[in-house]
Amino acid sequence: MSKAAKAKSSAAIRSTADFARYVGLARTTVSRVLNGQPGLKQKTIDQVQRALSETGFTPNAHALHLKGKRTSMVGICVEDLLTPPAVRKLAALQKLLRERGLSSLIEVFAPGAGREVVRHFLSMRVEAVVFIGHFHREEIEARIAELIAHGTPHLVIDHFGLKNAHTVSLDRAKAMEDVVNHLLDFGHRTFGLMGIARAPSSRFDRMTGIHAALKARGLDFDTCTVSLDHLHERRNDFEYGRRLAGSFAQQAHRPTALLALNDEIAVGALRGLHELGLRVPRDFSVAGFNNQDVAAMTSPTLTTVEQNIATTIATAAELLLGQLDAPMKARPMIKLIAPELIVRESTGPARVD
Amino acid sequence: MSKAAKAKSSAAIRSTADFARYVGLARTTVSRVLNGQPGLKQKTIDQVQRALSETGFTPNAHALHLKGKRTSMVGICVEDLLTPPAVRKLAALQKLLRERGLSSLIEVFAPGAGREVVRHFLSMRVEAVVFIGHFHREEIEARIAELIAHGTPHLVIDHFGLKNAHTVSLDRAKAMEDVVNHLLDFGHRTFGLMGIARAPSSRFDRMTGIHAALKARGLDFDTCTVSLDHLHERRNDFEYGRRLAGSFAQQAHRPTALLALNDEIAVGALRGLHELGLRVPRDFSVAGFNNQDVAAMTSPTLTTVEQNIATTIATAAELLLGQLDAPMKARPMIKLIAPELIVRESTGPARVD
DNA sequence: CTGAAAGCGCTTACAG
DNA sequence: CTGAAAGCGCTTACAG
Repeated sequence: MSKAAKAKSSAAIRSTADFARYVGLARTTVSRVLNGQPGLKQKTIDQVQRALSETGFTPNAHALHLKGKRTSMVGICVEDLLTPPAVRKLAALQKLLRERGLSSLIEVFAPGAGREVVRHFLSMRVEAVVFIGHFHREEIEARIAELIAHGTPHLVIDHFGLKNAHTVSLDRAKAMEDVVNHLLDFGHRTFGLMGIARAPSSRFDRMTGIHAALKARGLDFDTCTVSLDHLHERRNDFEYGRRLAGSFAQQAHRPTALLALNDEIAVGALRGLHELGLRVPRDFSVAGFNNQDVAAMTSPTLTTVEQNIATTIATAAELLLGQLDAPMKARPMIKLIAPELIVRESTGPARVD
Repeated sequence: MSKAAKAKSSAAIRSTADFARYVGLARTTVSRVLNGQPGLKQKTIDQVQRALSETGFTPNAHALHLKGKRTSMVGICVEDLLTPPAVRKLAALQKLLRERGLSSLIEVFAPGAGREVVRHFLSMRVEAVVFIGHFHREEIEARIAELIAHGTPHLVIDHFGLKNAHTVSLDRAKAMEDVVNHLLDFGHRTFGLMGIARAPSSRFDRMTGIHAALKARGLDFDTCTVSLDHLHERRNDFEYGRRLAGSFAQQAHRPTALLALNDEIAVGALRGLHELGLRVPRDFSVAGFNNQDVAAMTSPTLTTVEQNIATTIATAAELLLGQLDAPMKARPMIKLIAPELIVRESTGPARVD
């Protein structure tokens, strides 16, 4: 075959059969070179290698899998609204998996679409499924039951308290306990809740921690906390924090400290209070959550909670990889990650009205 | 078979053969029900459906593909350092693709690892490959050449000026022209560059726009711009902006306006200037880029540039989907997206020293 | 209306 | 050292 003819035909090479024909050897031989098996003439190897770089041929991964090769894929479900910490977890997890030779199939787990997502993962024969974030409880529990029935390992990152789920989660109760204790030490006794749901959803969620901290000092939860959830549509972003802070400022008996669900709400609160001519921490103390980079850049800088995402993801990867090798554990594994309070300028002594 | 025996055997069902045996029908028949083909007895259909929900069986997607079904997968390469705008583009693109029945295989295109990533995509027989961000020029051009040779459609989002690449990109030159004109109108004549490389890399990058705006008023670029890139390691984050602003403030002939590569640097600059007791925009005007949510929450709020990500991604999806249907276009398609200047409080009249 | 056979792109015994 | 045949899990002509 002339060089030109070869170059021309290379575009049509889609299978080892085509490729073997191009090289002029049997498929078996080509396959052996591709898989680096021993006992081949050097000349044969060179021949195949050259053809490989000439054509850029890549064996079909789907056919390889059919012949028994592992798919080396992990399915990752993320929440519909991708928050910055969720993105960091996703990126960190994918990096760790990639280092172990696993690639990630990432899908958004939108409410109601969970079944389809997991079935897609199963049809792709992923080796495990990871959920990152908080989901509709019943839906995700049904998915996990499905995965267990299939014998496909799973792991939940963040959403704590799901039935039969292997879980890695920040100890959010401990985090809020630390935040509230820090503020109690400053003399605060009334706390405005910003974006934090009043009903505790699990043994380690934020509300549990707030309760515990207050109770330990003999304080009554209902007396000490204020919620204005009814005033604004809950959006958990900067603008929501800005508006909500304004509403807290206009209360007759306004709290002295504001506890925000995340840094966005807290930074929005700083802005909202600033617009009203109020000073932080003189008039209000404000605490955020997640320790995003912006928290060190606001004026005043923001007291917040570090999630230790690297630890979370390292733990998650370990649990996940352990499941791939070993037979499935019947008992769900639960790991809590310790948070870290980062004290900055936005919290200080309670004002005396 | 007893119900118990059935339940027990369902765990081992991995193929249509197993499943057909479980139902008690031929594989052909089962396949027909699974694919909703006409001409089947209702009783047969019901039988299969029931078994389907009993076992949760999912056909192997890899085998389906081997039989000629499209993979319906798109490979997406993102930059190593995932910036917030890149995340938004990624999420928006995945959403649009999913609505069209396409799933996304996402990989980080780390320097030096590009070849491996693209080969993985090709082995998975993705229908197209998308690159989001800015990459090492030679490496990505080699990958694009490889994709073209394979007849696999591609699209580059952001990185402008790559050889033979179908590209959708913000018109960054126009964006900076708008920013500089806005500041020139305020009387500014000296501009500090924060994270913006001095050497223009393409016909539509930022430096080109800065040049154009100055030239249109008969101003000399070298006289009007100051770069302190040598003083700090370039990190493009908040802290980098904070330090760099401090350095600009301490210059003998300090500029009156600061142009930042992104909002992080700009917000960091606001903080850095605040720490030195300088006021914005009285002492310095500061302009960001990307219009992230935080830009409306700083004090002062930040003048910046909106990327119109929704338009970018809608355009990208259109170009991409067009390539899937039609035969490959020889001429690269280039689309520029118009930016939008968002004027807020951080820019104002130039101080007079 | 249902089933046995061929074939997609690979690899791995098994022959030569 | 190299090649022809079987088989992974599916679907689609082709028979019955």
